[in-house]
Amino acid sequence: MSGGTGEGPRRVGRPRADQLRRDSGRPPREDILCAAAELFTVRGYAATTTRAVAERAGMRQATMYHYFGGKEELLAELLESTVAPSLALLRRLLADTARPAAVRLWELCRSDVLLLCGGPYDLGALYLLPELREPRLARFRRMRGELRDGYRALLAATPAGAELARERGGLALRNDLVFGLIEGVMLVRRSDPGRPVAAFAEAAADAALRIAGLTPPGPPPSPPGPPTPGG
Amino acid sequence: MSGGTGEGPRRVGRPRADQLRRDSGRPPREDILCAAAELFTVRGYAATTTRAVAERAGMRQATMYHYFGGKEELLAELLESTVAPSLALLRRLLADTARPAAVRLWELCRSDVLLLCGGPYDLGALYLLPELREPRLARFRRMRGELRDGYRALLAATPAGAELARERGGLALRNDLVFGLIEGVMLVRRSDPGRPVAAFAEAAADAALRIAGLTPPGPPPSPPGPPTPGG
DNA sequence: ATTATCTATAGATCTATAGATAATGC
DNA sequence: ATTATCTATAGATCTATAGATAATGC
Repeated sequence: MSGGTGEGPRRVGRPRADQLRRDSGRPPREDILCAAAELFTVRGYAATTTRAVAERAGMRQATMYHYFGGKEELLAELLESTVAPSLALLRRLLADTARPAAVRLWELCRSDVLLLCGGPYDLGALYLLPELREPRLARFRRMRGELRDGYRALLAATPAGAELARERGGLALRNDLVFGLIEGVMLVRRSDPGRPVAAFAEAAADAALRIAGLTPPGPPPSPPGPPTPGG
Repeated sequence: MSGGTGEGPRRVGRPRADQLRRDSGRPPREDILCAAAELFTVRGYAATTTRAVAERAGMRQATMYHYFGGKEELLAELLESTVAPSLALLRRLLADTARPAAVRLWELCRSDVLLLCGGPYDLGALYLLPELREPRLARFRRMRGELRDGYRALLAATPAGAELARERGGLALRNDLVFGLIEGVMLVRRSDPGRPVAAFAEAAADAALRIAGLTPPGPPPSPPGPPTPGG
């Protein structure tokens, strides 16, 4: 029955100084990442101190170094945690040649918008940081490049993409515009954060397809028939 | 003949310590703003120190305070210098009711992209800074809001806009997507900075119109006839 | 006298490390 | 013994001000 309802501090190691803060239930490492996510996205990376991150995670500044080597490591981990699921979905979609490429592109866009704006912390804002060029983030940038290439492959497989490829650089430019809209979706979201995310993600995916020169498919390929009630 | 070819330091005040640096010809105030523009856009605002700005402008850190109250003042001035010409163009376009709204919207988009990416310093990157929420920048945000409203007014006056307005919030959402693409155009530009700006600006304006649900007009409303040579 | 700059610095940070401490585990 | 945390702090900043200095202008 030990380790039950989470009341007594049954943990190894010196207790925390700030006992008022109640246990989040998550391991400290995740607490730190969450704190960093919030502070980096709203205050910006450079403006956030290691002290601010640690205190928000409920520990003293120095304790953070037990888990992470520094701020850069936090940023790298947050960024990679955002691209990784996107890359996973991309690979599935690239293999799924049964469905039209336009539909798959739409789904990728929608999913990415949800990843960037759907969580509690609007991680998409991290994509706008000027610190993205830091050498420590090379791995993230490589992953992001792979994702962009995936967007291009899907775009190229659409009817509009075939047309674009006839002009030198036409496909790459159009794809950068599509990809840029999705990466910068935080800017759109900021202007009215109250909008429901699900509908917003679909609208953004629609917009991406329109940029591409395609007509947006709409979420379920709804069969013709009587209108569903409550729509 | 005094003040001629710019050789001797004929200026009032103590001479600068760093005499190696040759005179830019601009007044020191502008030198500081240029330095700030470069550093803020590439390193980020929070990561740039007053010392870095001053030294790049060819003076010692303390001297900067003779011209500006601090970093925030620099950022505010840079941002406002970017929106101001855009607002001026907007007012002209709103009055120009003879031409179709879609054409005017396209022109506004193209001009904004040039403002944000056309200069030597890619000021568009400043639009992505998380520090935009700082209270000192309230005036800039108000100007930006006015610009966004102008976008919406133009969009509403197009055929697609009339259709969008029939759904609750439809026009605002679509307009935010258009405006967001333009504001975030730096993200697109970053992925291939080598592209010629003029063509890039037109492609971005095209994309904005496609998001809006319109067909891009193309730069000059070219009259029907034989194809122009060298196109 | 006026001006633009300089040097010097107080005060307030912020990062990263060293070493102590207070738990549990065995 | 091991672990997670703490306290304390050295060293390196960074901002903003005070006051000196070296030009031109009158």
